[in-house]
Amino acid sequence: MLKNKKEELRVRIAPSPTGYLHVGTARIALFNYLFAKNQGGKFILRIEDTDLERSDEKFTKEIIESLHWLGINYDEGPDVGGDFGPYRQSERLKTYKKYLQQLLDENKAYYCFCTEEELEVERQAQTKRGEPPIYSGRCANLNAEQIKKSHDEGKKSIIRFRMPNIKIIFEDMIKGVLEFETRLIGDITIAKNLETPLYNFAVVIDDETMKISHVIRGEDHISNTPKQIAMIEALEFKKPKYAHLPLTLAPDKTKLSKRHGATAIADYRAMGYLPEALINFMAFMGWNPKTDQEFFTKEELVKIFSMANINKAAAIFNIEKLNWLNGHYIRQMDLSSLTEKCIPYLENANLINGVGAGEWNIMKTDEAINLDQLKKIIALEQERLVKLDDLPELVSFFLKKELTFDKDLLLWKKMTAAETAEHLSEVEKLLANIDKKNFTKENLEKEIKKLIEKDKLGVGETLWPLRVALTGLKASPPPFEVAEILGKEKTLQRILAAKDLLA
RNA sequence: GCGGGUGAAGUUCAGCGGCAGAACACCCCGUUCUCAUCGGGGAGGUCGGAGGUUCAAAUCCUCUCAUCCGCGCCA
Repeated sequence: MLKNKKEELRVRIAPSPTGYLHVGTARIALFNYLFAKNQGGKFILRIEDTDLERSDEKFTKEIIESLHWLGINYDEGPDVGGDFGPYRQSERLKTYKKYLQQLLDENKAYYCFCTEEELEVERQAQTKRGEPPIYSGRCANLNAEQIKKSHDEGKKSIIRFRMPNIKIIFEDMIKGVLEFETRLIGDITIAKNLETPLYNFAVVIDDETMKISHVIRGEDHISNTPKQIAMIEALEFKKPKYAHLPLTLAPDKTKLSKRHGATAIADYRAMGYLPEALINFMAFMGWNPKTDQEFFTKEELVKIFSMANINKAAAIFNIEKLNWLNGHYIRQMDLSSLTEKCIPYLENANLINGVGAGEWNIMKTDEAINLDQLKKIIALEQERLVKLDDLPELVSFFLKKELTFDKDLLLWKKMTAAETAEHLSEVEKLLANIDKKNFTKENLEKEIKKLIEKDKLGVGETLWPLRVALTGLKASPPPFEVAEILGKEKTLQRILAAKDLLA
């Protein structure tokens, strides 16, 4: 059994904790996850925190939290452990040191004493001459004595990989066969010193020692791949398969960055986008099932995902489509779950505050409101909700003592203030005679429409002012439903207030 | 500049030698209170451009243009 054991499929996502989990990174994570789960492999989270200055543990925590929230679960990672840890680069320094020393001993890497200023001058000169900016190799052939002397003098050094002059060809699962000439790359830096590896080197060591079989990452890494392959060959490691995914871009076709608005998964979470919507949306950027199906759960995606269906062109982040998907998932939720998710948004907007189990206080009116009443309000807005943080604005009219709006808003088309007030009076008289227990939307609609018919009041001429009187809004749910939730007393109060405004 | 990637409705993408399609967004209708939902319909394309192969090209070939990414002691 052992001799024929099939090599395990292992993929990884390797974010650096220098910021929040970016939607682009999350999408790469999703594709890794879907591929691994579809193939029965393992998905690993590795934190690339070799840059101590920019890395921050709080971002590691945030990345982990966002991944969990999205439901992109990994089999191995810093917080869940695994057989190939540790999963933070900052904790793997011994391993890097060992291979760094090996490269140095084999003369496949060397110490370089050029200063950053010197290198900058060199690069500028090369660019000016129309040459690619490549390290000159000035320190490539120092002898042991010279190196020792420079070190003794306390000269700052860096370790460079001696790039062999070869052609590197590899097959990318998405882009096809890619070819690079290493002479256009030069001797790249791989570590600041034995204890401080740099990205391209650390990746190679980690992917090997973590037995990564497929490297699935953004296409911005394509030009790093030949560098990494050169090192893999120098160290006689096993070469993984590569898949470079198209990037996700902002509407102006440049990299998605802060100036385009929200970029972090945490931002979308805060705005009230649901993980299901985000997963569905991200999956469709650069991939599609080749059917007309638009909605997919994570489980369905795992089942149907295939690398062959990945698009080659970059995808533009289309917030309109995300909004549509999010609205769809909100509409699909059962009312209890939706209400539970909505309450924090109402609390954060200072509309209500919790005063005990299932009880809240309406902050502006100092009245009590319970879970059932909140559910009714949310039910009314469910089909109108695009994202959860839209809710406070949509429902605040329920949770206020008095509405403030321009009196002209009460006037339907060419109606005068006097006519409008008269219509409101008619409705008021009718409602005053309806029992509290009959104050239901069905009955109210029946009675009010009967009144409109009988007195020839006009539908728009009556319902528009009524609805504005109750909500103060030019767009809202119908007046009957609002009136039922408001209750008889408040409904009458608001009609009176509207009449006062018109007087 | 050098290297690499990519070009199909505004956007996300099917189509890969045989009549250019779907979804989102937009407009109209069902729907005379507004919004929304749901259903139906419409508008929107020289398939980046030019040449070639072919009875036939979005599709195959050549060139060209545009655009993005990379060229750090960042990842």
